[in-house]
Amino acid sequence: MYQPIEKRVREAIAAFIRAKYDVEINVVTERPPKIEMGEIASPVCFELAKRLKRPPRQIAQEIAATIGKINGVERIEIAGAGYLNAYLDRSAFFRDAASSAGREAIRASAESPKAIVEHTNINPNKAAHIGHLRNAVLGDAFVRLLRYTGRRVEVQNYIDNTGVQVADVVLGFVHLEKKTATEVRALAAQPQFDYLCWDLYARITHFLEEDKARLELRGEIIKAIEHGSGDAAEMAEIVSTAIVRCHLKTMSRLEIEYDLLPRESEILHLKFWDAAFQMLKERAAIHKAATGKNAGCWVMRLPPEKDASESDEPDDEADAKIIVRSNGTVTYVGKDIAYQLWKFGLLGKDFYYEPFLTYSDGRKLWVTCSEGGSPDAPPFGRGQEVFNVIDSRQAYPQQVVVAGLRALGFNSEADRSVHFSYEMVALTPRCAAEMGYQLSEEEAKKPYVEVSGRKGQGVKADDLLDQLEERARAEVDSRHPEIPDAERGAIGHAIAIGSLRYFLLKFTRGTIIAFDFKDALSFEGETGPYVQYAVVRARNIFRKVSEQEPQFSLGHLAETADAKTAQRLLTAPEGNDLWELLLLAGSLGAQ
RNA sequence: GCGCCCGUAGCUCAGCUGGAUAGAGCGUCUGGCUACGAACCAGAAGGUCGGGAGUUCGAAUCUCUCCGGGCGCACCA
Repeated sequence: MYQPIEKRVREAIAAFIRAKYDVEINVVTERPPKIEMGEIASPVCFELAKRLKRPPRQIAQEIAATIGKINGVERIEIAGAGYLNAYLDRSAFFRDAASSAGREAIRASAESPKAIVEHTNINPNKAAHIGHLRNAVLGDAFVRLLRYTGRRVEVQNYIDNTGVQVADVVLGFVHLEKKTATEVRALAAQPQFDYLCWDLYARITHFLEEDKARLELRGEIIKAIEHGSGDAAEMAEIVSTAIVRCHLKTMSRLEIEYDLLPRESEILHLKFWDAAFQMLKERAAIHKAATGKNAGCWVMRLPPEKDASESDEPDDEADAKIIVRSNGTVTYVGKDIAYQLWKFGLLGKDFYYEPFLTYSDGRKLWVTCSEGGSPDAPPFGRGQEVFNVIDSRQAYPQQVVVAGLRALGFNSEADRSVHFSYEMVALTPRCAAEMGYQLSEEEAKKPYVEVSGRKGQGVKADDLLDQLEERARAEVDSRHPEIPDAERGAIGHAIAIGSLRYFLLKFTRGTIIAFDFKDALSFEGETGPYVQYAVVRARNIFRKVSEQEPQFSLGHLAETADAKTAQRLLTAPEGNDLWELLLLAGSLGAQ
């Protein structure tokens, strides 16, 4: 509601200035500090004063006096040293806002361009922790915003089921636990298998660090997994799939769903990399280093950031990123380039797909497979824009991926590849101590300590959710003992996830969240439950009105209320509070 | 060494492409539950926006520099 009027004001002022002063100028607008100063303000006359060499206030006076009627704007006044302040027509705004209330969301059409959002991407070898939650909640909130504005969105959750992390847990089962594949299968069917792996992963990490020679054992496991046969390979499949199901269950508690699980194993089996490698070689995007420390590797040079100094040989080598190792194997960045090409439909290859599960709302989640697949699979990939929700530590490899697209000549796709970056979640030393983690003296002095799956150091997602649900449930129980048990549970659950999601979103992406139970578990002040509480109370007011006037609705009110009444209720000074609330509500789209 | 991020009230954080007296929450202090749900509300105290210089009519915001902190810069993923 607000946004279109703001745009009209900007355009009207710009057009007026163009006509009267023959000056092309970018008109900026803002909200004045106080409602008494109007709803839309522009400091454009200050800039104009410079160009015309005349006092800004004088120019503002001329514009305000002669610009004429702007739709939705009641009047324009001058203020301060030369601000133009626009006052909106309050009752007209009310009419429009009330009649469009709740109908701002635009439904995506099947033809609208598709955005691909990749998020969550947790290594399937242990339970999800608070850091993973920030990724998933940020990604899911972004997906919801895109959908709200009418965008078609495909949500992908990439599964790295062949990496060292899974191999390490397999190694743990083989060497520390002496389990067979059959036994692991039985364990994987038990609840909290992800917790079991969490501990085992920490133990095996410690085991490997104690004696570097033990890394050979890991090498054997990796080889066996790659070979695709034997107990180790079977275990890797059992572990990764079971953990993925655990993660999906955790995310379902937060109402986070996905469309597709692309798996690394298929990227390997279907030789995505070979296709990408071919393209990169043909277009000379990468070259084989003949000498130097990278001898024998295929490397990619990042476009030089600096301007002049080019022909520095040593610099060249330092800036080069290894894509294929001298032993012929591809690095994960290489695989990422192939994956990114596939997302844009540029690879010339596709996965096969089969259903993985059906969500309670009927939506289907698909997973990639190497052969066969379901004929009912929707068309995946071929995105118009790609957003990768990945923490800021991966900024460099993400740049390499984009540079790869560019080197292949896919400049517009490179421009539409967005690293949706955010800072990590860390623990305050106090929080780490509360959880019983042993910190080194050095760590204890730091402002925060990193969450580490490797060390088994972190707040597990399900534990946090359990605590939140328990606390919320206790509050509901004490307030509403009369409500049936199941309903109290549902309310407690809604409050818990609202609280968690709000907590993870209230920080800007560039802020490291130093996690603390006190703040995360709070239901007071600037929290999710505050917002929920406000909504519930507001709805109850409308419900009570409806009890007295069954035919009541906002839209109906907007149509029937006479302009005079609305004007009277919304007129300053008594109506300012109500007006500001209405203005805020009407700014939803712009927000 | 190079690159990215951060430094704003006692604490945790917002401050959009530079714009009018720098804002919240928590904590502290004063009030308010037989009124519409007190997970709340009304109010108070609390800030040389890390330091310095520059650009500008105007800087928390842009530039440079210094200080303090974090993260990257693997033939790991």
